[in-house]
Amino acid sequence: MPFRKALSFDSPAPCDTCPILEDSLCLPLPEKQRNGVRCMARGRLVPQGQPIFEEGEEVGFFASILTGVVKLFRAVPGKPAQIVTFLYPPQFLGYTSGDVHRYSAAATTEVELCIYPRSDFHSMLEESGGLRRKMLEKTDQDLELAREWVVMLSRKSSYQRVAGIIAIFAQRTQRKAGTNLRFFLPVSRADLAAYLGMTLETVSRNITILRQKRLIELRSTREVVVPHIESLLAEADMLN
Amino acid sequence: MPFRKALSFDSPAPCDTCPILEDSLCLPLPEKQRNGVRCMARGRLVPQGQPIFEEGEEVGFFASILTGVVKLFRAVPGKPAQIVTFLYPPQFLGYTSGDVHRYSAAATTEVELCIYPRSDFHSMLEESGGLRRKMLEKTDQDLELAREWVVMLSRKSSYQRVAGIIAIFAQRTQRKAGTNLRFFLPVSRADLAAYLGMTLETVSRNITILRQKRLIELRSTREVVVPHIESLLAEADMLN
DNA sequence: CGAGTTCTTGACTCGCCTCAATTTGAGTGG
DNA sequence: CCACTCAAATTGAGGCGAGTCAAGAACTCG
Repeated sequence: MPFRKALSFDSPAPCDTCPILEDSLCLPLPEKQRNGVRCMARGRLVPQGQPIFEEGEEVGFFASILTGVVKLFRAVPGKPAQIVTFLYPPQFLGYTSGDVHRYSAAATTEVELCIYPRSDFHSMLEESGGLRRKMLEKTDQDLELAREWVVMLSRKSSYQRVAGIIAIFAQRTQRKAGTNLRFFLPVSRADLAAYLGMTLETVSRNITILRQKRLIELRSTREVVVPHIESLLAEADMLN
Repeated sequence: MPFRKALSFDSPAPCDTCPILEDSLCLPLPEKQRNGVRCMARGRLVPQGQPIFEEGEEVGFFASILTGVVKLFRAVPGKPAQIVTFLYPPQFLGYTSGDVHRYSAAATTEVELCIYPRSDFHSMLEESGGLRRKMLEKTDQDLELAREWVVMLSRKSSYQRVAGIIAIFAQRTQRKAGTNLRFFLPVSRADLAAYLGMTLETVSRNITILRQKRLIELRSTREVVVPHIESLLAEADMLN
């Protein structure tokens, strides 16, 4: 796969092996336009930790996430940055109606992107009603998530938030249905703290408590086993 | 105005006197479809405090807000509800891609709505690309607001949040540009607290502090004068 | 003018942050 | 493979901001 090797330069979009085809932006397009997208799209591999775009920067491109996890965050003067969301495949990255990015984005794991130059994407959006429908759907989901997070941040204790985020990651990385999930945390404690709106120390303490209560096990600092996801969700008051 | 008198029953949409025409959903529609909307839309007057729809309820209609202020909130077991956003004209209310409302909505002031039955609106959305563009734009704005609020809630002190929300209300209700804004708070202290994610007492205390610092004046509990909006914004760390 | 609601103020408590010290883990070179 | 180094994570002690509980003041409406 030549795509995998291209670290600094973009390659042709890897449409033949697209990992998110079922839920991609391309699928709703008619054949002709899909080929148009194929032409304008580029593949890009972003190493772990690397920035993708910065808050305040002019919007140059949008992107679909093919693999990996991206964090979207806002710097806050005098305080640690606030992570606003973690984005997984097949989510869309960087869309704004404005000209300027309101948040910074960076790769928390190695990330594969499918890049669309801004102007190309906008004219595509003008032409295709199906694309617009898809974008509306995705934006609506993001809105729902952001509002969930507002509730999470202001009405839950630090313990509940930590329990909750681990349960969320567990479910997202879930291989098969059923209990006893084992997965790899794609983010550091510092990133968890920045997402949960608390300090790294408090995250750590609560993880310890969860471990003592046997609600989670740690194989290593990043490798988590959740013996019973419902218990964990209950702890976070997230059943229903 | 017959519309104003209709409290319990819906009236024909008051399109001739539509207060939000410039930024309405109707404007982007071609003449023919606009008449279609006229047919399906109904006016509704909701008294202060009345619910508009409830979380968990099946989505029956969407609505544009013509006048007044609506709160969108989520009940949290064992705690006060969390208000997720306040909606002003010409914002759109209740849109979800799902079948069920995820939040409750209620009128914080008397509210005039323009109601669209769900199925009619959906088929309209299928037909009109312009409408879809408008909806995408609005949803994107809402997303932006929700994410702003995530940052507000998790990175600002209670004092900053109170200063910030008053500044926001001041700017929104602003008659004319310039300093020395005077306006009417459209919400109770309890609603402020539910929005800011804190207690009513803490809201009150911080208002007192702002008053002592001469950053605001209270003519009555709900009538606020902001002598110098920039100072207030600075206090909330919201300049730039 | 009273009765109920809404708002303010006070005293006390507790959860989370701060600062600081270890401990663990990952990467490097001998 | 092990010692060394640096970053990441855990653990501890102490302080402060915001919550809780409770009283009193100020509005609103009949």
